[in-house]
Amino acid sequence: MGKYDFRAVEKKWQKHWEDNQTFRASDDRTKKKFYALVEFPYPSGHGMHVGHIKAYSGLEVVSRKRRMEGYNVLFPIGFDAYGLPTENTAIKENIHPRIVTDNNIEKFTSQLKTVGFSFDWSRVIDTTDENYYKWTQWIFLKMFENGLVFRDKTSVNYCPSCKVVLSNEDSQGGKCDICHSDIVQKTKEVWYLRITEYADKLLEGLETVDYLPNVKLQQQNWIGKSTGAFVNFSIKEFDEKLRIYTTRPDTLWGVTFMVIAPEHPLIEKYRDSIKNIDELENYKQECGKKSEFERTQLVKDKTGVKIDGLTAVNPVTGKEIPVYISDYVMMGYGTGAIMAVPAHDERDYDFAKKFGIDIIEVIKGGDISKAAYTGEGELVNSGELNGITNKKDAIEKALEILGKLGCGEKGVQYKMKDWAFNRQRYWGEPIPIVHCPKCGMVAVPYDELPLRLPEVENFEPGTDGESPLAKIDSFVNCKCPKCGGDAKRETDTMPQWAGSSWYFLRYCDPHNSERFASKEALEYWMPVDWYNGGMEHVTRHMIYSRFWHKFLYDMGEVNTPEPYAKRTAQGLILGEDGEKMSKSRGNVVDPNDVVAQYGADVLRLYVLFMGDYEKAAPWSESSIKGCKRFADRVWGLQDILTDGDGYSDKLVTNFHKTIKKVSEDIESMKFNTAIASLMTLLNDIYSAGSITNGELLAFCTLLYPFAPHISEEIYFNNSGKVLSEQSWISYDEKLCQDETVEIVAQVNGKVRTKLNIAVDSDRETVIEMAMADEKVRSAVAGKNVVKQIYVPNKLVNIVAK
RNA sequence: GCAGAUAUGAUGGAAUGGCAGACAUGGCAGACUCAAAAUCUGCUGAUAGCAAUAUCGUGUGGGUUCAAGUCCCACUAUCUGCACCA
Repeated sequence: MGKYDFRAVEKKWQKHWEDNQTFRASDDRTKKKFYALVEFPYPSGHGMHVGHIKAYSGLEVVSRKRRMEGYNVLFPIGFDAYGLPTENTAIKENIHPRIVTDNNIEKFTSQLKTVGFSFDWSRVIDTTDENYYKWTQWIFLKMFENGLVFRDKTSVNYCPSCKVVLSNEDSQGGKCDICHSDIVQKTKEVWYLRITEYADKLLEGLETVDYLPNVKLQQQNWIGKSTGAFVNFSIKEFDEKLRIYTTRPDTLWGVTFMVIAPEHPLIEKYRDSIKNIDELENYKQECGKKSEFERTQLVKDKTGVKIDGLTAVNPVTGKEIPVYISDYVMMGYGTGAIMAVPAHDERDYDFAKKFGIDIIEVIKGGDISKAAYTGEGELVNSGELNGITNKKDAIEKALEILGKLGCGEKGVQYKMKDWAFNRQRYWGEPIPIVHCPKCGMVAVPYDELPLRLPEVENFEPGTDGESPLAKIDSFVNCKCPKCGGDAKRETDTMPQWAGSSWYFLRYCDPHNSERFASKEALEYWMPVDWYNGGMEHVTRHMIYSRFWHKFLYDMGEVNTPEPYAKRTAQGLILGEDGEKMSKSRGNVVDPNDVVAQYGADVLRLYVLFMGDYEKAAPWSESSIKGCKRFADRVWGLQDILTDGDGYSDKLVTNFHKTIKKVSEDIESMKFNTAIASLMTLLNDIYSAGSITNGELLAFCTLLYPFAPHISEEIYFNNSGKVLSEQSWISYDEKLCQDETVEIVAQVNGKVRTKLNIAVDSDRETVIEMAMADEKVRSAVAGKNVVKQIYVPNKLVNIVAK
């Protein structure tokens, strides 16, 4: 057998798979199905990254195994192609984003095919295709009809560099998700999706799915449900209530001041009666200037201004208390106002110390002269609550009192905010809404979908945060679908996350022109059995798409309450320097180069062998050689081939053990140890000196999910059959055991010798053998044997004193 | 600050409470070669010893156990997420 020509072999089998539609999901809905989903890529101009290869290789292996196990496998791929980088390229190079997108998709497609992924290429999706975004708009209109879409003028996250409004999810850490500039707060009228309406369902649904624990936890934290109470404090000077939210109504007797957010509407409402209104407005301006960074750095250093002219009254004590404004209270959470209990809240404590406000202890257990006490304890100075020691009881009693007084009730709050759902950019789905001076906001009729993007000359957004579409009169000016009068179209587009919020549904029936997917197809394929992707999408795409899916479920459009039955995540591939791969660091590895030099099989093997699939691991140019050697040595097995269909006596146990190990490890995504066990088997075969034809075919089958090209070639050369059409192989538990086993003989937990015994020997025989051993005897000599422990087929431990 | 994860040779990493370091890289020595590369063989945690072997060894300090990398407690470091969320 000559040298392994990976270039020819890989090309040959990729062509075979394509010509034979080997990986096309069948329409035969009587077969058991398996739907494996990977996050479809954003087709950027830089081409694919080795991170993509790792992200797809996991379920690629599982899918190839599932097909051999007789499943009808749906393993689709597509392109999430709307987005700013494409638009920016279009502006910079003066090419239409449609062309940029098409070029990039072509590039990605050829790269994906070069690696030999077993995607069903007949179901490719492009979110910018009008046959696709028609349905994105359709779902949006369904939400609009059902009151989940609204417009609001509020303070929003705005990226001055990208010139767009961003959602909370897109501006985590106060940075723009696209360009990493600092976000500023801006008051603007924007579109929202009422995702908070689904907060409880999104939370409860997590209990029914098999997600990685960390994925669940991050979603729970992001939703951030808290239970507490709303309390109305009256304002002494006016017939007015100041409504606050608290998780600790039991500390109501310890309130010594109130704090409201600088943007709180109460200030505007009573501005004429507030004596220091100028001071308050100056403070508000100062706060607006602070960057997110400054705000977090100055956490301890509380600032604020007392409102001169508004005094609150404690509903349970009747005491008058001062009201402050401070930027440590956010307008976006709760009611934008708090009751401050400095004795038992660190932030309130800092504020009270700085402003010289009273600190009243209502829970015993700490030293409030030194710090706030946030633990539990007996209630004091709290009227009817005095003497209660349990926090839960105290809260209940407090709620009861508030109820009787009619000035408060139980309440729930979420950290998650409604989804800011529009961008002032060109390359996105147009929002299908018409603004009519008579009828207000009117939906574009369903039969007019898709509402196509108009052709424009200039993709630059306006400086005032206006979409490029606003400049196209022929697009903007239209008739109201309701009254027929002159009206104007909405010119904002949807955010990038829109298209990916339902793409897994389209894969089920991608060419349907009547519906986003037929009910029969959805019933058969959904839910996604296994979804793998990156941790960075857990609090964005994963939450968004679960929300859309739950909405469609409530509408009766889909048949499962959750879209994804199982979710796993791969770890990053780091650069050789251990840092995250980035162009600026110059440590990026191009998968094309690796394929050209070593072949697709070696690349696939290496990204899975380099470490735990779920953990980050640095790339190593020298380590990849190990996988290259492995592939060449597998090819070399054909030089030591002997006739015979079955397993040889020498290797039968090794094979059965390896079949078991590889089969199990694939299911638990322990690809690194699965490959290691194949390497061990290969070493054992070379030690044995020969391999039977049957063994060679078995080896190829085990290797196939990881390195399909070389496996197909060797299998075909030695059987005349196509491996991808064969079945997965099974093992016999009995044959995984050697006839004799080496067990360890310990004295007081220290290894003294090793014994070869027959498998499943009985306790007495083994202990007798151990005690007869010279080394054990000398270690035990002069001591009393207190205890003898025997773990079958593992060890003997003699405890002697 | 809160939550979670991680810590093992020179390196990436293995190890249902039961032989720590599988597998691979790198290194050293040898074979082949005029030579190099490739390939093949052997060795490769530390210390002592010619050796058999002994002792030590999984971030630090304690604990549970016949037995701990693994379980419990405290600490340190790193990474990730959230962050003045009332």
